[in-house]
Amino acid sequence: MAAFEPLTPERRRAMTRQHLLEAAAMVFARDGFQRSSLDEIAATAGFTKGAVYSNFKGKDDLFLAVLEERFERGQSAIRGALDTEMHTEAEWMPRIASAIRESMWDDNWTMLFLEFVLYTARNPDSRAKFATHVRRTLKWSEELISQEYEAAGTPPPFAPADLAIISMCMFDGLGVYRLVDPSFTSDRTLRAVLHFLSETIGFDEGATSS
Amino acid sequence: MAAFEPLTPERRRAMTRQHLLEAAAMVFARDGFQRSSLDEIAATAGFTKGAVYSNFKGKDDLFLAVLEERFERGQSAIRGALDTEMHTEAEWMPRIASAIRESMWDDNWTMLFLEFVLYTARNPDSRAKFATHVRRTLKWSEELISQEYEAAGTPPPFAPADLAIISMCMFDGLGVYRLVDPSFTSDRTLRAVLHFLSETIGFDEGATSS
DNA sequence: TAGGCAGCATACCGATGAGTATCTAGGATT
DNA sequence: AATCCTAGATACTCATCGGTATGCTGCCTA
Repeated sequence: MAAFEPLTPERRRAMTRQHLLEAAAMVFARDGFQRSSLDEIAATAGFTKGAVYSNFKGKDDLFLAVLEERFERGQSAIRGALDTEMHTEAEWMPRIASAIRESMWDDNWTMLFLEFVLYTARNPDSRAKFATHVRRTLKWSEELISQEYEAAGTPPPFAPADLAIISMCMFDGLGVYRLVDPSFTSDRTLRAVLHFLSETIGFDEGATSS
Repeated sequence: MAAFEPLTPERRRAMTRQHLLEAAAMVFARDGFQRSSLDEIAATAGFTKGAVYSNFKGKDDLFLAVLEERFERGQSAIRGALDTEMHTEAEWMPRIASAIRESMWDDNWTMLFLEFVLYTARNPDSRAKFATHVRRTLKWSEELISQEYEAAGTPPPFAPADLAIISMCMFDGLGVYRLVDPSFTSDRTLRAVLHFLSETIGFDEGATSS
């Protein structure tokens, strides 16, 4: 638990807030935003509704706080999983594959993500913020692709920005289909998708065509 | 209005049922499943809640009926838009592009689709049926791709089944991103995606490989 | 150590909405 | 024309839940 800090009142408060966020993420994903009750969220965290209203303005505020927190976390998780140098397909394939499975294809995350999408689609006020997060993720993906192109020394046959949105949509889309039936995302399919991407994009210099 | 049929009681009943389904699709997409009230759905259709319970077992049954109806409709819509022979990219590109926009990227449909996904993900009983629908769509897409390969006379570099799920996920994924910000799916991006697919899959016989 | 206050608990209110029970009217049947 | 019957309307119940107002308790300050 890190270097045992003396639990000041501020830290206690931060901890309850964190517990509430954690519980909220669970319950929202499991039951959906509307069906989730603040009582149950609080109880799951080991508190009561008072703790919620002491840390958040209301249900919507809590939901949006979960959104922020999860995006930050996801960002750093993927970043951490991918920032090591990987050159041959045999080298990066298993790493990327498990990163996708663990970070993007976690069912709880996918359901939360869809709840976010639907919520923000219906609440124009918060939609802009969500769009900003997505844009940041896309930008990061785009840069990653550009770097790979530079490393490979080949001219991009497609604009990195397009490839970024293409791959993100593909993985997110597969995550959604996975909710419908996990067998849609078998290992074989995932490897096919990754191979498809790498060959098309052209990272792998010695790729065998066909 | 077809050949003026004399409005038997059965036809009246079928019409109210249809109106209810239509209204339900609208309201469910706009407000979400949980937040939609049967009173408002009935009122939107020009009836009262009594009509709903006379035609459906309850809210869930209505929702699932909407699901069935929309999948049937979507299936035939896409099929109708694509079953004409198209060979050159300049020929099929605009047709496909507008078909995608109108059939798959209709915001109402996307939101309904996501509601379906989340609902069935939480209701294992109905998930199997939903998966069946999705599987049928995938199968249809797979056959379409296989036919194109046969017509082109080239051996598929990727399994048609994989390509089917890849393209479906990509378009659905883009539809989701479109909810977050329509500018993610500009004409330029859509054309890039279609070009990306066609070149990668290899339909276009004279495709320039990288 | 006495007071104050912040964090959370408890108790309550009001609105909402799914489901049900009952009623009614208008077409079908004889 | 008298009757029936069903689609749909109306009226009600009851549980749920977001929000608020208030109460309590333990840690900080003086």
